[in-house]
Amino acid sequence: MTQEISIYNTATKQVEPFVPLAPGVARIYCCGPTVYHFVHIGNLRTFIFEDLLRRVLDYSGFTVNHIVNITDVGHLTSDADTGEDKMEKGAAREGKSVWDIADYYTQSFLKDWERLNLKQPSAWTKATGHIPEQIALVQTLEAKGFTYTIPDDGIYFDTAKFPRYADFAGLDLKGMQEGHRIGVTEGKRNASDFALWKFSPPNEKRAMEWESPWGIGFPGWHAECSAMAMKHLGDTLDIHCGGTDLIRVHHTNEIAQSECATGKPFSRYWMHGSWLVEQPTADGAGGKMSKSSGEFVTLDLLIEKGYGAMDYRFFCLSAHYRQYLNFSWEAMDTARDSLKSLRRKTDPLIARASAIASDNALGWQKRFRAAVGDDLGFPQALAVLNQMLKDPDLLEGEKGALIRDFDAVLGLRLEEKPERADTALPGPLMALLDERKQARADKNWKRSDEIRDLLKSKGFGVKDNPDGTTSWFPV
RNA sequence: GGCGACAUACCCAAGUGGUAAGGGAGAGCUCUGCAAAAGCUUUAUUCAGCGGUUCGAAUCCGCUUGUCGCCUCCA
Repeated sequence: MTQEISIYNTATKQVEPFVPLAPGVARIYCCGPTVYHFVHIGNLRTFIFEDLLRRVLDYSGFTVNHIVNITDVGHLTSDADTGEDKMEKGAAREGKSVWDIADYYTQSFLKDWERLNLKQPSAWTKATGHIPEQIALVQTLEAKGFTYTIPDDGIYFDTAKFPRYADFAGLDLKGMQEGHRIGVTEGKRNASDFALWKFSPPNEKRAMEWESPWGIGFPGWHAECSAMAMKHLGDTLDIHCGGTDLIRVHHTNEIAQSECATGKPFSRYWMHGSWLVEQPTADGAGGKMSKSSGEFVTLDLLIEKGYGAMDYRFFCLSAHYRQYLNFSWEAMDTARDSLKSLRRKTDPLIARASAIASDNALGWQKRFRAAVGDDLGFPQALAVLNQMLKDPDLLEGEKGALIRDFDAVLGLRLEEKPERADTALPGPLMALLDERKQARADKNWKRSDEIRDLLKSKGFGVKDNPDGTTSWFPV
């Protein structure tokens, strides 16, 4: 039994009810990272959006088949005409092999995935693990006459043979041709044509290259996603996700090659997450956070600065996935404080969780479901949570149960105890705490306050509870 | 050059035709030896600007300004 949800479909530019090909089953494919460097928190925002989609589908009763790919084959860099690709560039930068680079950054990525409480997909797929499938796709296209060869370059897809090519992204092909295209490839019939298979340069040994019917080479930019998605999910997927930048080129090309190969629609729905952006500053920095342009913020950096992975997840939850989200340290502080404050309210309630039984509680659940089911309305869902917590007519046990229910989708790990050192303070400091306790008993406020200041300078805050006990916390 | 998005309080950010959600921060009060924490209360006659449509607009239309994105690897 599934609950109806609506999602925005890039293909139709409107929010529509989600109706999968097979009732009750959602097959989704998400474009993952190219593992030539660390992923940054902007990339992570998209993965969080996809996780939210995944969780809403789970929560709504769908059986979800979720594939995420890892691109471990280099795509050419835009400004390099030497055949150097991103993976090789990364390898050169760090003096390692491309395979080591791929492995290292894949592990790093998976660690971030885990820390952000992103659900494991049904399967991870790697581009290098699907070379035969990609070759087969190109062969099919070749047999159907959609390709042509540029000598010493590669096999190209002729976009003129797919009349609907420009429809998906609403492209103005003429305008594009007159525009600022960079590095136009000699021999292409149309500016929008793209490589399906690239030949290795004759006198050069590439770090990653494979045998193919066309000789030694490597797959083109877009082949992997079509090949892997169709292998694992069938010719027609339910939802295909990615960042908005993928719409124009990557997804447009995926549609062209997939639909020409199978003659069937490639994906019923397309969803795209918007950017995490940085506000322009006086020194000119700002705009889209970009992996290829150098400086970027990683999850590790956030953690180094004292934020938790859940703080970042909460930050992303506070904005709708199709809106730009402005990143700033002040905004991170807000997110961290908000989550902390939320947990203060939810912790004691979760401990007393009973069941969702009353009409009132059911009503709150319904409101929450409606919010997340309406194109992932998480900012509203968070508002529902906060309002629910303030409802004086709701039993605490039910509040606890609702929090658990909501967090199955929010994924904020509200049920888990925050990791903190509840053990004793370092010996000498513990003695000071005891001394302060005595001082307070003696109403020696001066000494008591001195000790409090001293502990604070050592990094420990102290608070006296109404019941006479004293607790401490790191500051 | 082409195409497109966005502009809501101190900050983050919902709302997209019916009279401004929610959070954080701030302020006041309660509590407290004092703090801290917590609880309560409070914070936009107004949605970049100017016109228009309408009984009614932040929401629709037009123009202006500003910011950003895609067109080239990109989440």
